Order: sequence, then C-alpha cells, then structure tokens
Amino acid sequence: MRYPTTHKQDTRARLLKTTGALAKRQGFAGTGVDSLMAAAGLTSGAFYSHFRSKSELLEAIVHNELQRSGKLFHGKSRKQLLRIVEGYLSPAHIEQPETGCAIPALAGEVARANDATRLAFEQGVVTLKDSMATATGREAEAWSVVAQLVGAVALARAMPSAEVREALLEGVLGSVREQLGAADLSGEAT
Amino acid sequence: MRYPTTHKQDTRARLLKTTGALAKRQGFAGTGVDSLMAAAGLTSGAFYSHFRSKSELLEAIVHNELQRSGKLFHGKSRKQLLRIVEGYLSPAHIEQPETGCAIPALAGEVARANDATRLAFEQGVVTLKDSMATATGREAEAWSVVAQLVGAVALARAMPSAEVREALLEGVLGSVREQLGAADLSGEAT
DNA sequence: GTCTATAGTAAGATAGAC
DNA sequence: GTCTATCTTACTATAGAC
Repeated sequence: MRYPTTHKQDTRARLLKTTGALAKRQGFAGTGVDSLMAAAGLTSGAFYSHFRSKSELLEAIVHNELQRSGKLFHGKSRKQLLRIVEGYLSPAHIEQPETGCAIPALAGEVARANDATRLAFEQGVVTLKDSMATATGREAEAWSVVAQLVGAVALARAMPSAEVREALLEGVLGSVREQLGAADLSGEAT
Repeated sequence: MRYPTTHKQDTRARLLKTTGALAKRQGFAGTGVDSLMAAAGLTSGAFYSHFRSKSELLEAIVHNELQRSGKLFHGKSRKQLLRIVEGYLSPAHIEQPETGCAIPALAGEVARANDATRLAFEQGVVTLKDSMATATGREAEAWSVVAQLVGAVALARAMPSAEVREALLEGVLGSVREQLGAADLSGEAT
C-alpha cells in the first residue's frame, strides 16, 4: 500500500510539533524515543525513517521551535512587543512550557548539544534580540531584555512558591517596560 | 576495620563537591550514579550509604551549591557586588560551569524535581535577590538583575559564537551596572 | 563504609515482515 | 512508512562479602 507523497513531510511536521512539546515539558534527555513517538501515535521503529538519531531530532526541534518564536516577535511595533512580553512573563507561560517558548525550556540541554543544534539556537536568539532592538534602540539594551525574559521564565519554573514567582515576574516586567520605552507610548501608532 | 567517626560526613562533603561539579557540567539527569561516584573515586555500590536515591542527591547538591552561592553575595557592598557580577558575566564563567554558579546550570532540571529540591533552590535564589536589593534599593530591580544574570549565562552557554556571546555579556553587564548604581561609586567606602 | 556482582528496567538503535 | 521483535548498552537500586 502506497502512501501519498506528502505523507512523510506531514508526519515529520506532526512529529516536530508533538516531540517539541514533550521536550519542552519533560526535558529532551529525560524523554525516550518510545515516549516521543507514542505522543504522535507511532512506535519507536518508525522514528528512524524520519531522523537518523535522537540528537538529529533535537536539532530539528530547536530549528522548528526557534523559527516559530522568531516569527512571533519579528516586525512588531513597540506596543505589540510589550503585549507579547506581558504574555511571556505571565503565570500561564510559566505553567505551560509545552506550548511556550523553547529558549528557556531547552537552553540547558542545547548547551551540551552538537554545533548544528547550538547554531540553530543562536540564530533564533539573535533574531529575537534584533526584534527587541527595534524598540530599545540600543543593541546592548535589547540583549538585556532578552536575558531578563529567559532568566525570569527559567527561574520561575524552578521555584515552588507562587508569591515569589509573581514578585519575580512583576519586577522583571517593570524593568523591561522601561527598557522598551513604555513611557512614551501614548501618541504612537499601533 | 573501623573508620573514624568523621569519615562518613567527610565523604559526603566530598561527594557533594564532586557530584555537584559533574552535574553542573554534564547535567544531572545525563550523568549516571556510576560516573558520579567514580568522580569521587568510589563505586556505585557505596552511593546508597550516603543517599537514599539519586533524586535525594540532587536535593543535597542544590542545597549545598546554593548555600555556597548565597554566601558569596551576602553582605557585600555595592562595589564588591559589581566585581562579583563582572566575574559572573565573564567568558571564564561561561566556559567553566563546573566551578560556577549552580542556578543557571541546574534551573532546567530543578524545574522538574521534587518539592524539597525546588524549595532549596528558591531559598537560594531569594537570598541572592536580597543581597542584590542592598545595592539596587528597590526589590523589583533586584529581581531584574538576578533574572538578567541567570538568563545571560544560560543563553551564552548555549550559543557557539564567541562574538555573539560577548555582545550578550557586555550588553547585560552595562545594564546591570546602571541598576547597581555604578555611576555614584566614586566617593563610596569599599 | 566500600567493594563486586547482579537484578530489573529502560534506553538508543537495527532487522525484517507487511 | 510503520509495525513487532530484538540487540546492546546503560541506568537505578539491592545483596552479600570484606
């Protein structure tokens, strides 16, 4: 029985989505090929028709996820960026890593991954920084904002107390608001 | 043959040091009990005389490491904090996670650990934030500084290009300098 | 307290049927 | 392209000798 020619790329796209979500929630190293494939309704035997190894999957996930994140921030106005940042620093984003940004969720594992994976990660992060720079003006300040966002989410997810988490998120949000120039938004277009 | 009564606690201290270093470099989940014990010159059989499980070890490592970090920042003057921050954001710290701060190195794994581990982590982070608050004045700004430090190190370790890493570290350092009030350090004691 | 040996499980990856 | 079955290796954890 033949499969339609689009079947493989469709399956690959589905795999990237489901395995990306699992990796962001449970960690990539901590999730076996078996579980990764089961999440997409397949068995581990089929895995190697799509990826040569598990580390190649991580590379594909990072590429896919950071491209998605990049598009979310790209070309946005100062006002729109502020909205996105508010969502980024929200309790909902802390509690749902599987649908959230891959950068804080996977940074630790990417640091120990191969060059191709780290390069894909870097390109995504730089794109994000560039988007931020359209609002901050200065490059240096854009890096400061990106580091704050990533650090805040990574920290908040590791801390059990809701009060502490909220103090952290609120503090960082206030600081980022200033850096994005929220003060002079009143008479600005979209 | 009897061991001196201090032997067990000495060994435990040594274990916390060596396994902490390994966990910070290779990741905790990615390092087997065998390797962890071998790093201290012991075999895996002896592990369970010191810890009831591997997750109990993580808890002990986090407790030990964050207490160490806490002491490094505690009671320091604005000027001293600035020095420490410069080291924190240095290429040396990025390249040597095993001797560095456990917070960016282990945050991802702690986020998926048990409550006791996450609580120990949180207490360490709050202590660090409190130390920062002596220099920033405002609590919110102290959180901003802590998030920036952690985010910058986590990101830098995952990015392969030295140029990009340095732009990130420099940008964040400049921002943190301002928040720590580096401008008015001229006529200040120690 | 530490060793060797091992139980039991789960991992990454491959082979061959359909 | 996906399945089941399996190889090999590594893991956490335990048992018993010293």
